[in-house]
Amino acid sequence: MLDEQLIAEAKVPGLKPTQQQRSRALVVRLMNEGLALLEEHDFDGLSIEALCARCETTVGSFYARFESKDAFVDTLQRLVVEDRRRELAARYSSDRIPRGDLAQLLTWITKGGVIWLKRHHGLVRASLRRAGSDLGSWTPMRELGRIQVEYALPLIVELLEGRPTPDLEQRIRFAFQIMYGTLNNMILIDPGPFTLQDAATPRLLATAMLRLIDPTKP
Amino acid sequence: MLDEQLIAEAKVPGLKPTQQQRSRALVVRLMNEGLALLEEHDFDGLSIEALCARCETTVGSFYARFESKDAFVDTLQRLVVEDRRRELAARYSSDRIPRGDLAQLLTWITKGGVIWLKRHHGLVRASLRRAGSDLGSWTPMRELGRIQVEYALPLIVELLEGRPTPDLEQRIRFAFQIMYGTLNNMILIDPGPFTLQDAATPRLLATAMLRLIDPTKP
DNA sequence: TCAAAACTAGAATTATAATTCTAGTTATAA
DNA sequence: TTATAACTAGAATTATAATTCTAGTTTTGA
Repeated sequence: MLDEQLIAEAKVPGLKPTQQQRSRALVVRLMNEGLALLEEHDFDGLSIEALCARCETTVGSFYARFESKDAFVDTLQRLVVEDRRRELAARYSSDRIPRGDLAQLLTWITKGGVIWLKRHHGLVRASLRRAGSDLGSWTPMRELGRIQVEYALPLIVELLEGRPTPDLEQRIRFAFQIMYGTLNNMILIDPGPFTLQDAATPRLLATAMLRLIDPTKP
Repeated sequence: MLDEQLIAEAKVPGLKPTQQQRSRALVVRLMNEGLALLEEHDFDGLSIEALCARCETTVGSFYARFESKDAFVDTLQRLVVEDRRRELAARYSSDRIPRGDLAQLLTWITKGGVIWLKRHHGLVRASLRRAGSDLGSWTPMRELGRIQVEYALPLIVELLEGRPTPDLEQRIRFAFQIMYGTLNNMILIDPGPFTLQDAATPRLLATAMLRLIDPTKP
């Protein structure tokens, strides 16, 4: 659920500034209903008329706030990304990071990723699709991936105790690339045999990552 | 390059039967130029007018052959899939399959996959995007994945010599899911750090798969 | 209280491309 | 050779949704 505060703080271009409470409330409704609609339709299928109907408003009001449909979805993406950015910051500075062993740390990471993706299934899928034509539109999501790797990489290296060789770092980065790839693919085409819903998914992903990073582990 | 013979053999619904040589030649041109155009544009961006201009024909002729733009891309996909199906059949019945050890076999698989994907980059990306809205449109590609796993799985099990446990099979299938996911993600958003062009990509993928399947290997 | 600014409503407009239609042109086969 | 079917050309049509526009309505601040 995106709220007024987040929207105010993450000032996004393409969202025209509001002066009155009623329009701030409208933006909140549009954002959340937009997110909901993206669970069913993708970017093209998301109709502004339909969105406005669900928000009990009209296209006139919509365009009083947003440049365009593109700007609307960009805004949505920016907010969700900003939300996740904060979540990651909190997560990686909490004292609940499993520092016991690498297997636990990686399972914690994959589980967290799966949970977030399930929550934002619709928007992520729409972003993936849009990325096919407009590569730039994936940039904020890519950034999110980068951030998580920056947080996790030192933790992983530390757990391994060995010297951080370029080769190790390469394997760690590729492990994350595998994780994101596998999860994105589930979101987009759900190829099976494992889905985002399967409890085995984060476990298997963590295992694959663990063994790629540290071959000595079972 | 798709040729007349393949088109004749893989009879596709949505492609109206041809009676004359000139229209068979036209279909060949449309298919190959379509494939070329999909390297630059995706499904929506592919304009029928533009395609016809490149083929030195007109939309009238196009619609004499194809139901619709959808049918056109479906046909393209069917042909490429049929082509790959044959390629896989040949590949897996050749005597050049590396049967020495699992690492070699997996590298052979990942390299083959990367080469094919590079060749059909455009169509695969378009199919991935289309899949976001119409899940059915990925079905033929999914089938290709299934086929490859059916071919490879027994070979892998054989190399491991142990009893084929359900757990082993699960890990093998997940290894392939990882491979397809990582590669599809490269095609769609090219997240880095590794790309389809990097020589390290098939190698790292094979390593990840190997270690997931057989933890005793380095 | 009241004028100006901000906002909302929703019909009308616009843009874009796919698709259709009809009049020619070319190939086929009796 | 010629009637017919197959095909091609490309202008006109259609469909769909985003976007604009203008006339009300509500909020704000003096």
